[in-house]
Amino acid sequence: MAVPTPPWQRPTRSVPVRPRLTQQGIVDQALTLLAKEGLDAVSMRRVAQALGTGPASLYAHLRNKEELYQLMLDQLLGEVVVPEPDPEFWREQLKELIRSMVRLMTSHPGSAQLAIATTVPTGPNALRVTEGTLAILRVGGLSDRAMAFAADLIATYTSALALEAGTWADAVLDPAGVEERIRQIHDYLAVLPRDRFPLIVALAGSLTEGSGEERFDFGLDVLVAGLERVSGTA
Amino acid sequence: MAVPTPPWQRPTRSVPVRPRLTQQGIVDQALTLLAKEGLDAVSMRRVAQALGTGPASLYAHLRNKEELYQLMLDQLLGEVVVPEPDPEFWREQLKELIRSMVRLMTSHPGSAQLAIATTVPTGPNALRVTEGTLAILRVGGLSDRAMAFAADLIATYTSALALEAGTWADAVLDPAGVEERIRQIHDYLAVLPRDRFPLIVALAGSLTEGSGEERFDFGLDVLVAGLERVSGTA
DNA sequence: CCAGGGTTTCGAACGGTGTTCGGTGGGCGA
DNA sequence: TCGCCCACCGAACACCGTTCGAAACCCTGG
Repeated sequence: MAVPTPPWQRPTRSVPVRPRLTQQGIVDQALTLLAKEGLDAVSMRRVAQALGTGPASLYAHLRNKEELYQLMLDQLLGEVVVPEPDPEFWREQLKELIRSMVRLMTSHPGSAQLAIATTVPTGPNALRVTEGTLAILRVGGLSDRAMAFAADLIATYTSALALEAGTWADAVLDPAGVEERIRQIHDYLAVLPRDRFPLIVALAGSLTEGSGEERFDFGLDVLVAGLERVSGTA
Repeated sequence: MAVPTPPWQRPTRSVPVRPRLTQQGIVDQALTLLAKEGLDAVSMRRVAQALGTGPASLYAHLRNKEELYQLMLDQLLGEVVVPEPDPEFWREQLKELIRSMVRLMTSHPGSAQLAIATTVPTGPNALRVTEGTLAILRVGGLSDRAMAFAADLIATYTSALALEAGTWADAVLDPAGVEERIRQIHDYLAVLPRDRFPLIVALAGSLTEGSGEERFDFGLDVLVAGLERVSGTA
């Protein structure tokens, strides 16, 4: 170990360079870790290690891991821009908002799990996005109750979409591998007993083909069309 | 079989009664554990313990925990009954199918997380449900491609709905506690700065009120109406 | 300028997790 | 009956989130 510091030498500041721990600093480090190695790597130990300290040190700035997750999610949501609602284009605006959120989440592997794992987000940015969503829905002509329910629905739906998209991107991180896996599933479906699963066998192609983009747009169309239909209801 | 054990010799068979470990037995035990204590309790150790053995013993019957989850999910899906498709009532049938799946999941705390956590389910019961869904969608007049995409969408959507419903039921398991928590959120939303979050403040009531049932039915209506609208598309 | 006190830091530990390894023992085919 | 095979399981590895208590630090009041 280190030689004891001589008395005449000013006590060398034990850890001179590293700035004091900050909640912001912890969250930043956690997010870089998330971007680099996925959600599994974001453990209290790993984050602390990346900051050059031990896990116990984090608990002065965070109540627990759940709080860290909430803060990470809200920081990510800060990147989402919410448009000024335009009554003529509310459908496109809503789709674009959802699209950008899903894009954000899929570009940060594991953040979808984070969004799902976290309980009702009440951070400043989550509120901002919610407010923006409500504004778009209002110019879309939805009733108050429908707006509220729809906002909830959209949040859930968005996380689910991102999570599903992330399932593929996250596990493999290798386009060729994904393609291979999809081909495997297709072949498996196509070879099932035709008498018990006639539709699956017949639609094996459609079930597995189509980029994520297409399926995703389909989901958006269904959502928006459905909202428009029931706009007065509830 | 062998010579009867002499009366003076105490029963040698170390654990005579317990049947040999079976994949089915393990899954059953895991499901009872899930029902009783939630998903967090379903660890390899706890399951093994409940079977009177150690965690290592399970790995002779399961590749890993992920496989256990898949098997549990598929076993649960066995309870879902898929109706004979009726062209006149396909909307109601679809809603009822989704409703029963979500009911199933919410009645088994944590199984929604299980459905989300699991990658594309390909167990026999999952296939059966998928086949049934496709059949209903077909009599609903959807194109092949739309059927395929919609089936995917419904699976995602269902898990998301169940997960959301489960977020409340799972964490607390105490109705009074949930109500209290909802009231807290309502009060928090109502007291936000009105200039930055006018809609949230105004709709604080609608955002937090309404039983899960109502919000859920709203989501179903949106989904089915949307599907009907885009039935020819894609 | 110094003392005191609150805050921050952090090594160590507790009780959990999934999974692997290597040995053992019992049932079954030859 | 022998020998093999494989389910079984104790032990261990490398993690995890969180808590405790003592040390180190900084700011404030005197």
